[in-house]
Amino acid sequence: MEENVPHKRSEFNKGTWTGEEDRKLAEVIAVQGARRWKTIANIAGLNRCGKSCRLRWMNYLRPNIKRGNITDQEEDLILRLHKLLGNRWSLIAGRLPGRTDNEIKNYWNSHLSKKVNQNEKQCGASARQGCKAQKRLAENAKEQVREENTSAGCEDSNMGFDVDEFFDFSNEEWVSRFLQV
DNA sequence: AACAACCTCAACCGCATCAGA
DNA sequence: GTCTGATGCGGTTGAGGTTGT
Repeated sequence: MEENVPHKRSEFNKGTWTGEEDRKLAEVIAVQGARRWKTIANIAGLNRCGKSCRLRWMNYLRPNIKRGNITDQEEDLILRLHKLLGNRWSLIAGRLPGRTDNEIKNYWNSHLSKKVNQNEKQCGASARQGCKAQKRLAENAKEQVREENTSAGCEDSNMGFDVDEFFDFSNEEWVSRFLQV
């Protein structure tokens, strides 16, 4: 049907990965490491773009990936983090070992967004404003930390610190307190 | 049993940022 | 300082599965 249409887009395979493709990709990454995805795709003989290979590895083939069965604790943490950070899926995923940003994003869109919408309807407009204010507050706080970090970091390396470390949610009490503000 | 409507999630796309030449 | 390719991120799509009628 489309054989005579020389679309640049049809250059690569698309769609679901086969077991064979997964195996080839994992083999090459074991040797080359998870970088230079274009090269990896070539070496593996996969007719896939580098992006596609990276995504496949990050979301499925990487070791220590947890799949399915998001626990109540994880769900609660996602809700809290989302309240705090918004749609920063990679940041949220970073706080949930073994979970990927894509999985969390999907879980949010299919499960949690509905829950949140229902809750918001119950809480009413005032609560919504509160949520927005919290989000703004968090964004401002983080931005401020970043700015301070950059400017201070230039002059005094002791002052420099990782923003992600600063926002370490492993201490849930901190998050609770922050959300109460 | 057949079909439609809905849901889930793997994968793609476009854009922004980073890093090296 | 600029260019270019690589990487990362979030939004979106669509195929396949499930549920309802």
